[in-house]
Amino acid sequence: MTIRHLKIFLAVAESGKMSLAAEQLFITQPSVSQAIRELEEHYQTLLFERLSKKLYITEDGKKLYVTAKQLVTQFESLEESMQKENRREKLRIGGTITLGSGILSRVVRDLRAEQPDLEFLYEQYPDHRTKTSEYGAGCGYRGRPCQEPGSGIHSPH
Amino acid sequence: MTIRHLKIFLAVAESGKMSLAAEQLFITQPSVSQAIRELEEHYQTLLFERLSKKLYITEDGKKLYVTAKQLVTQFESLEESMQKENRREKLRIGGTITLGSGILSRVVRDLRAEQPDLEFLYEQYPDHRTKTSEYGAGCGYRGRPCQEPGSGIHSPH
DNA sequence: TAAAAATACTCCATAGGTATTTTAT
DNA sequence: ATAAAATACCTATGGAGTATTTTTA
Repeated sequence: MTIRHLKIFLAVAESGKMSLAAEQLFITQPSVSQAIRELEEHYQTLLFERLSKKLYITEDGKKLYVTAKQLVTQFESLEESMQKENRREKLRIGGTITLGSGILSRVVRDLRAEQPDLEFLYEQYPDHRTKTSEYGAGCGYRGRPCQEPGSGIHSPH
Repeated sequence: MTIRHLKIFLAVAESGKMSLAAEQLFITQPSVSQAIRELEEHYQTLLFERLSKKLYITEDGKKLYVTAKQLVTQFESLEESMQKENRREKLRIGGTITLGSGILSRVVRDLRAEQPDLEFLYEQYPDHRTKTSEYGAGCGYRGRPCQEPGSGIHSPH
């Protein structure tokens, strides 16, 4: 069992719907459905009663909820406390050349306007390689310096 | 980041060696090495100083240690508290026909002698399918009853 | 050299996706 | 007819492996 399962479980327990939980977590409903099933199989118990279209949390579900909530909260505060000031979150986003020049460039322009001190790194890969671009301080590979200009397309600044 | 990473980190921090931690966790040294690297990349920090052949935990490492220890302990007590009396742990073990009849059968015989109330389920799969046998109460698939005799080989019981 | 860690790959399990079916109102 | 969940199936990422190289006492 993983924290991922517990996070999904919490979202379902709190929203009362798998589909809504999926939406909140930016994953699909079948993924949520499967995660809940895995939890139920792992603990060999029923966490929700499926009556009509609604989910009703069971006693075992409630029992899981209280500890899972603590755990996930604590986990997130760990992540928080390990953050450094100089840390940047990374968003890697990619697409075909067509998409990249036609659509993404506009999205990036708007994002740049909204968050002026974001750092950008553009990369292009030949033919069908689909490695995506990487935004943020972590350019380069595994802490090595960014590649030389010329081997990729870099944003000004 | 996952609990798995934290567990590996704890084992390394406590043993002072990745190779020893690997041994304790029944995984290989490169897996441990990679997990630690992933942690360091994720938190953008150095968790251990690598001087000579020894590892020395850093300040950030110590900081991570105390919270990770709590988290993992709490996680394990969650698993514990959700256990039911009727739960069986499952051990799935498999091999080629040769291995299965030549070696495994002896191992199973000894195990049976040692733990008389274990339940067994044998399965055979044709040709190259490598799905493994499943031991424990969870025979059948996803809580459905065990398959009919004849569709697999069942132990006398 | 020897022992530990890092690196380079390979393989498979699984997280996640899309498409569809089931179920209950 | 609709909305939610379950199921089936596919793909890609990542966890774990083996083999090898690097590093330093």
